[in-house]
Amino acid sequence: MSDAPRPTIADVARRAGVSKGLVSFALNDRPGVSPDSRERILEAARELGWTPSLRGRSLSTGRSFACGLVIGRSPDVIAADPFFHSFIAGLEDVFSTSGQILVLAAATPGRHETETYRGLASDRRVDGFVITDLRADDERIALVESLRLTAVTLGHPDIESPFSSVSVEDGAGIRSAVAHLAELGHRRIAHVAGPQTMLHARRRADAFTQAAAAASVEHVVVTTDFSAAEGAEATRTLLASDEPPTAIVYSNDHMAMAGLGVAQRLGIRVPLDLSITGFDDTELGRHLHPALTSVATDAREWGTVTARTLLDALAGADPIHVELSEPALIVRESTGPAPHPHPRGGSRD
Amino acid sequence: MSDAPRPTIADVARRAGVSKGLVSFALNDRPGVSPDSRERILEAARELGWTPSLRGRSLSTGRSFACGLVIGRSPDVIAADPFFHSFIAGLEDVFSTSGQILVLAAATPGRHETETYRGLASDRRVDGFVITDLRADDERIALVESLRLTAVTLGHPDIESPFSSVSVEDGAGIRSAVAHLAELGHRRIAHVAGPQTMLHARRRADAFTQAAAAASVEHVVVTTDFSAAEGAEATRTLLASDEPPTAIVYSNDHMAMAGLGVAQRLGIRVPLDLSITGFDDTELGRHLHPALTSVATDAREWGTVTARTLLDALAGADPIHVELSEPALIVRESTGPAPHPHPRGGSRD
DNA sequence: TTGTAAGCGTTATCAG
DNA sequence: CTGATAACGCTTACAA
Repeated sequence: MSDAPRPTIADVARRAGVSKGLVSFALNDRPGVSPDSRERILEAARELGWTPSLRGRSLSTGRSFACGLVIGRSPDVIAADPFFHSFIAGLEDVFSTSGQILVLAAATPGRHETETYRGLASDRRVDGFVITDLRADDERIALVESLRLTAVTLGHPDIESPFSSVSVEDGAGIRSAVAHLAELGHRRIAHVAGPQTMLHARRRADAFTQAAAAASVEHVVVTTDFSAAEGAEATRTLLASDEPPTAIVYSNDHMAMAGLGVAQRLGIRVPLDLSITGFDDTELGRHLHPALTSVATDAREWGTVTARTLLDALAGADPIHVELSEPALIVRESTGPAPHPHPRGGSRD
Repeated sequence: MSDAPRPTIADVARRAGVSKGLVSFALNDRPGVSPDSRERILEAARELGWTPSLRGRSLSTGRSFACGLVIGRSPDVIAADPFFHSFIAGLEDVFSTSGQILVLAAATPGRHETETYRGLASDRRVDGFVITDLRADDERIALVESLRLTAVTLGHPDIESPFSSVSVEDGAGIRSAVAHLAELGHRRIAHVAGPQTMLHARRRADAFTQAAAAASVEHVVVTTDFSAAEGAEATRTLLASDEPPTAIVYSNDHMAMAGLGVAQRLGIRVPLDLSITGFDDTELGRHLHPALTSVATDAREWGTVTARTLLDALAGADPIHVELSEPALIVRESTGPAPHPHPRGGSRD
């Protein structure tokens, strides 16, 4: 209850009968401390309940013991994305046991993404960054490099990068979805893609196009901003076309669920008249009717591996490129055999 | 490109021909600096591109210029909750323009919630906390107090608290939902509630019970953990009962959407046979079929007000209790007139 | 193996 | 109004 000032390294040194310097050495277990002294020092520290001051340490070492995650997407779009929470939990799994903390910054109306990076760096608030939602020709890589900090990117950049990366081959997930649908007899499949400025959205779209072409299936790609609203809109457009697809591969679960709503509204039965697949395998998707067939990635593992990789980079390790296990297609109820061609359209040409 | 060390306050002082102390005074615009000197000092700082070192400042003032948000819920439950992203965006709206940062910590399998608070505090990594998901008899209040830090709670605690709070009267939202349903002729309404250890979940449940009783409507409450899975399970139980409700008020949108899935699966038409309401007004709910009637709160505004309140508290303001504007019921398609009593059940007693 | 002393970049104190 | 000087709590040469 008393406002006793916390003990400092000097208190420990005095109590152990050694110098401050030696306490520091003992603490960071560096060579050159006799077992005897080390024991006495640790003992004294324990008795005093001393923990080294991060601030003192920070000032003298020039490190922050913190990593930054800047969220650039608009909060309205991101609010719906369950990926982040699981990913962040994964980061924390590692950071929390390594004395690191996670600084979360969001670009706001009054502050652009790059300013956010600059601010965190110029205040020396972080030692490194996690770069998510990699974009084509992503300026953040050169930015972080110029800031003399390190980073780990989620996915391989499409440009030269000095940083480690941790990737998931989500193209494989899309390919399984297309293969699954082709096997069910679908000959006209659409893809509702995310923004093509985002590398992973583009990679999924490319994988879709290639897989569909390889399976000799007619295909279309519609681009969206990943939101439920645009997912719904894209679905309406597709279903209203002259030759509507019999299956739609969505680039995330939210758009797939919104698409399901659109289909139901039009009286189109899923999966009888239309098959749909999602991406992310969200909990909610499993409880809709029909339950959503979706590509499952392990966001939490992605987080732990990313954190470890960043810590290694901070410790001076050479850049590495980690490839996580391939995402798996979880088949549920929203995909089924292609409908017979008779009932709808098609007699026009 | 050269590794020039960044300028320090001493450099600025030298260049301006004054002492370090005066530079500090000028910077923090404190009285006792002649306009002339101040101008010279700011000029010198600008020329040198000097920014005060947060670390030096931190060591000397004992402040961190950071606030912490500890997430205690399991990531699997929270991953689905869109509230957090919008709320965090709101916090950032304010923090980003106040030189504060947000430290996000998650309780992990290896580290309990209280240890997380303790760790952040003992490392002096934050000056204050945002306490979310307030629980009955919440230990975190005494904890933060004993840590000699400040905090802002989301909602009023049910115990004595020295901290400011920012609340939304979500009971009002639930009451509108019940009133809306009663007006539509529903005489048997259920509530799928969140964990009753969480104050806001309990408040919603209480509001439900009172409103239903006041409207002389039969009512039941089923408790869940807020997840889609338990929301679905609760719905199955309710619909399988001898006297199933004709309307269900869910404590969040995710459970409502899962409940909708369950109803559809059972061939129960919404809103013809069953009306449902959600809470949060998520984007996705708007795109389902039927579009979800839901209670809308402004999470982002909650964030900005919370951040401002916390900043005030850090500046030494007396605790205040802010009440945000009442949430509004957004009526969409998932609620409709109560079904006629004939078709289902009811002829048994 | 250990002690000494000089930083790290602020803010605070207190005579001028 | 000014300007030394001393904290703040640590790390790290350099000496001993």
